[in-house]
Amino acid sequence: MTAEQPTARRTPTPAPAGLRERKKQRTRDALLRAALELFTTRGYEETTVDEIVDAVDVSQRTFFRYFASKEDAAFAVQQMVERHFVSALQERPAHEAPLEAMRNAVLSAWDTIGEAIMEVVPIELYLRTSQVIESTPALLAVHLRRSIEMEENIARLIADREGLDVDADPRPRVAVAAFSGVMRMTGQLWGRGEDPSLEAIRALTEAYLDHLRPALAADWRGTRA
Amino acid sequence: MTAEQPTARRTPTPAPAGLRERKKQRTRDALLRAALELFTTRGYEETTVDEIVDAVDVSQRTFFRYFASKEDAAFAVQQMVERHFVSALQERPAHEAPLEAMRNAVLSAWDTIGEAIMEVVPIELYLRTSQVIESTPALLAVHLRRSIEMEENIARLIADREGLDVDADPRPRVAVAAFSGVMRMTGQLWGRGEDPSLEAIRALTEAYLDHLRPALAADWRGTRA
DNA sequence: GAGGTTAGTGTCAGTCGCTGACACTTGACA
DNA sequence: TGTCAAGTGTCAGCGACTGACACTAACCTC
Repeated sequence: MTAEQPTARRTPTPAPAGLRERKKQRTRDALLRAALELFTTRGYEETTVDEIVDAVDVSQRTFFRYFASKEDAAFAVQQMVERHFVSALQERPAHEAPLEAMRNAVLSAWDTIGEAIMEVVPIELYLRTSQVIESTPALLAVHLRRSIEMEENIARLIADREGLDVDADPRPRVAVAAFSGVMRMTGQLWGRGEDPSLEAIRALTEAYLDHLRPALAADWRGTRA
Repeated sequence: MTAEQPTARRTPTPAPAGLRERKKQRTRDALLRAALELFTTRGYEETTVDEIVDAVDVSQRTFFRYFASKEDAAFAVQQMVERHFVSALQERPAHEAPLEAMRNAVLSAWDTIGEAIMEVVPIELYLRTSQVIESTPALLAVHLRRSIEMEENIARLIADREGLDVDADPRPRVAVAAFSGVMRMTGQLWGRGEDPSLEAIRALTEAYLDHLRPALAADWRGTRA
């Protein structure tokens, strides 16, 4: 192992091979769970890394071997979700139009990610975490930066699919911007809403994405949502 | 003085009254200049607060009495610009349409802010600072959060002007979002461009804002930019 | 199954951002 | 001129994070 992202999980789904690997997974998961649990109860700023490691009974140094920073832990699940989405997008057939491909990718991602998340943390903890992110200035800032980085990546991916140059043709970036605007919105709605289930966010995603194109129409009159 | 923003300048333009006040202004300005100078040469992360205070020959404690954080210093000039814009916007006559008012506010702000900035730092240092902000992840994150906060404030201001409810009517937020998207873009272009003058950014602003409405038209064909 | 290799962990010491408490200095003002 | 208060320095300490190094335990080989 030379230069690996501290946050990277090495085994996407298959059960880890060796005992060593399984132990690593366990400590990482335990740290993550403890961190999110504390963030969502005590608050992010009020939680010290020492409290996290005490709950798991490892040294502080170990925490920073798994997570590049305290912030990094807060975004670990989000990062999983993003990875799922990206690989789902890459697997969409070439004939699908950009928006169609992105839409299908999120929906199929939500279908498969459930178990992947729950292996690590209960989804309800993931929901509470996103609330913490939205309401903690330092985390919100990082979240926004991560979002635009993500947008840029996806725009390039879409441009590749369509054989376009992101810098010459504005359409990939525009389409992705509109799409991820809606995504961000449904994420917020889910966080504020009553239903913490995965079906709920999937349904929200579907419903709001269906409204994207009509909402961009020239004339809103005479039509009903 | 009970609860004042660490970054607030108490005297907008008129020369400070007492000697004490003038001294304060001098140390603050010196700290800010030293900080930005170091950020733009060495880099933000590579600059320690101790290096800044050593350059001005004050204690570290004093730095944190003027600036809430190291980040805060990086955004001090930007904050000045924003304040100028907001008060310019508040002074726009009521009959101007939202976009018109915002447009006129930026342009008049750029006209008056020059001297205000240069009293403190050379504009060219301000330009270099915005490059540092764009290229430093931690600062970019804060910049984005500040931007959406600013958008929200302006949207409320516009809604007030028009006698609307921001939460009921989406138009204020949409208009502001579009406007500040263009603002952010011209800011980046100015930072990357050749001409570090205020006239340059003023002209950029004017030119790109002129394109906002046509760019949103349904049909781009048959017309030339 | 002993023995060497190596990955993962703990310990320690140190840096940097930031804060509260308190004492000192120096403009301000009666 | 003396009093008051604002501004500053000093000090001690917390919390996030890092490098160095020693130790332990899975792993692999013979």
